[in-house]
Amino acid sequence: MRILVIEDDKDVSDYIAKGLTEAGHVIDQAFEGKEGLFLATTEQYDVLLVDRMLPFIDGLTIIKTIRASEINTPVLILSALGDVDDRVLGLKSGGDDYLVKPFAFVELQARIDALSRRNEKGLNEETHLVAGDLKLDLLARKVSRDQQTITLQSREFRLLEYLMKHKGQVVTRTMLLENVWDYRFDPQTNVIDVHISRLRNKIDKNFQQPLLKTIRGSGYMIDDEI
Amino acid sequence: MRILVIEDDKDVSDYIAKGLTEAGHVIDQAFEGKEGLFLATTEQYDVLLVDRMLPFIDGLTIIKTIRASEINTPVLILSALGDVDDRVLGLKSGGDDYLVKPFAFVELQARIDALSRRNEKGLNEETHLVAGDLKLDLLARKVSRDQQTITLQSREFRLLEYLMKHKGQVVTRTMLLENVWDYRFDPQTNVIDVHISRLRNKIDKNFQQPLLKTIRGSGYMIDDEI
DNA sequence: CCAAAACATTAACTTTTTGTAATGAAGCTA
DNA sequence: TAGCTTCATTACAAAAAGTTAATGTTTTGG
Repeated sequence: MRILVIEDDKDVSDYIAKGLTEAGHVIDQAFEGKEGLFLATTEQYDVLLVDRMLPFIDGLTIIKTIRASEINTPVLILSALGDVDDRVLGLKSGGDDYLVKPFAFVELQARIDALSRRNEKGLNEETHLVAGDLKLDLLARKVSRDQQTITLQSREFRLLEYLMKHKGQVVTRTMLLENVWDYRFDPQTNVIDVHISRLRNKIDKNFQQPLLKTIRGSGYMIDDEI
Repeated sequence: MRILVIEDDKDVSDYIAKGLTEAGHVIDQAFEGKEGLFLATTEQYDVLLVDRMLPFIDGLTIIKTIRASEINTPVLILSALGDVDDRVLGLKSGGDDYLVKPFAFVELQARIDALSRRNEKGLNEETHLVAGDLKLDLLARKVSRDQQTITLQSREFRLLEYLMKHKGQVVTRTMLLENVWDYRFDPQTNVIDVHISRLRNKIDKNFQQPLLKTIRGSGYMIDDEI
């Protein structure tokens, strides 16, 4: 499990990181708010552990911000402030659980497990596809890259959808003809090439990193690795 | 929100029920384990509040049992046992959160909100709309009535989607212009009439019961009642 | 029961989307 | 590096979808 720890007290953070690493998780650490917010929005985590009081941006603001950008990763708030009002405020800001410092490590672990267990259930039915900063909402039929909305034609959308569902795998022309065009034969034309070109124009042009790659001799691939 | 409270102390149970009812929720109460388990497995709830120590079947056993039968309703454990070990055991048994008695009512409310908020994301995102034997799959963009597949154009699909999302309610022309055509003005034409006509041809013609009804003077309505 | 209003249908027209074919660029192999 | 193959781009043509407008039908109130 990938976990991000946003905590400014290095001793506490390292203690948590050490314990969770031993429990088999992969831990990223951020020691102040800005870095934490950056990591939380750009990387994919299963759980976020957020300290309330942080330099630059406080914990609750981080939570509100990531929730506003539709990131629903479960958040466990860690805090020395243990009053009822503090806990309620934390939960209302979008936190999923609240653990008061000092805490027992076993409880932290149990709460992390409870949070991630819950998260699995919901996300199963994939309605959003993501590759890098390119996002595809299957329900709303909307595509965006780096905040910008992109409008695709329906065939372009189906093409991209298929490629995204096979992210990181080569997709052959035959696969595309069968699954996007419903052809069971080779139309002897360059339909695919044309649509790939149009798609590139919309999703890759004007952007730094190209996501739609050509695999010479095989086909195409959507890939967010470099 | 529908909430089940499984708690043997009638005073505590009533206190919770009263408060949550005032907050606009619908509450069922069970005063011992067997009844609680029965209700939890046969009815649909958004959240379960479970006391740990109950007559006949204890709280943790209830949780384990419902989890085993693949009921993933979020569970908030209420208990007088507040040791770390007790809390950890509760969470490990399948609880999603643990609140130690006595507790502040605002905190109970905040934790219930946090739990249900999480649950909503995954499950409530409706991907299928149904009216009578007419089915609409938002993800696959497919429409069928009584086994038969129906192909709709994209505007027809959006029109039907909007009508289905407001099943049983009158949808005015203005609503359709704004939400299906994105017009903020009256185009002074009969675009809507034409598309309604085409839609009827596809979804109602050849079928016994008409689903798309005209509400003279107001608009249209998808309605599966007779 | 008649006429006005509201709605339905049809066909022609416009725009958008998709596909074809020609041309050009980039890789690969000998 | 020449020549072949594979892929990319462009302009154009065809098809599909969406819109308008004219005409027909139903409903409702006097």
